[in-house]
Amino acid sequence: MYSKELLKGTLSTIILNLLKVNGEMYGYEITQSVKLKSAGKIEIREGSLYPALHKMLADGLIKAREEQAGRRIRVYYSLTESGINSLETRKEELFGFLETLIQILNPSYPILPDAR
Amino acid sequence: MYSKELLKGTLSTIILNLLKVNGEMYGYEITQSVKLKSAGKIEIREGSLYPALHKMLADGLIKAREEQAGRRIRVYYSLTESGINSLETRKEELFGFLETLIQILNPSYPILPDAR
DNA sequence: AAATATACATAGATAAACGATGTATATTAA
DNA sequence: TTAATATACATCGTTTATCTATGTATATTT
Repeated sequence: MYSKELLKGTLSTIILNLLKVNGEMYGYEITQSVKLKSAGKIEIREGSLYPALHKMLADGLIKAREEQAGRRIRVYYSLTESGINSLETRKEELFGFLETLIQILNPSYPILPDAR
Repeated sequence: MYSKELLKGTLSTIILNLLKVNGEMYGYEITQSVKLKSAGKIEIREGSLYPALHKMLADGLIKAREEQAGRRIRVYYSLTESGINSLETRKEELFGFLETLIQILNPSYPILPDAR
């Protein structure tokens, strides 16, 4: 597991990107997806995930739909128009930052291509 | 300027790396160096820098040497043995995280080489 | 002479992610 | 069958990194 500090500032971007790729996901599914895709090296805690989802919902970046799964309720989230735009902006900023960071830390590293 | 949240978790690593590359630097010099190398896109605030330096000093990662510059005092910092090791560990963790992050955000991106 | 740059410092604010805790249903293992 | 674990949601308070604001003082440029 990586230091939790590294995740700061990128968690919402990760969530938005997953929603874009998969169209619709529920909370628990997001945590499992990140865990799987990162080979266990990034784990989004529920104490981080749900507040983040609620904030993005309040900010109009995502929308929610409740679905009955057996006797339990699942809340499916998907991107709004605003969320799609926000994701693009965030990814551009993030990749720009990473490019700069890598340049400072190790100038011999190859530069990342544009976020597209 | 990038979101300050993105810098969280990487600031100390940036400082340690600069000290390794340049051998010895004073605080103000570090802020200017980062500003220059990042083309103004990353600016370390003095309210972030000095507490970070003081913490790393207390943690034994860096050592300090005061030098009189005219009538003013400059505090030059350099890495300790512990700091050299810490930097290597941090860089490995950081580049590992970045690799995972990029993979999650955009699997088509090229993978970064090992941090060496 | 005034404005800006250099050079240090610290106290309090902000905000993101987390740990702990709680509730409840579903599934797997003992 | 029952105990343990996994699924699925939620919230409160804690932690901690960075920043804003503020302060002091010297040096340089306008």
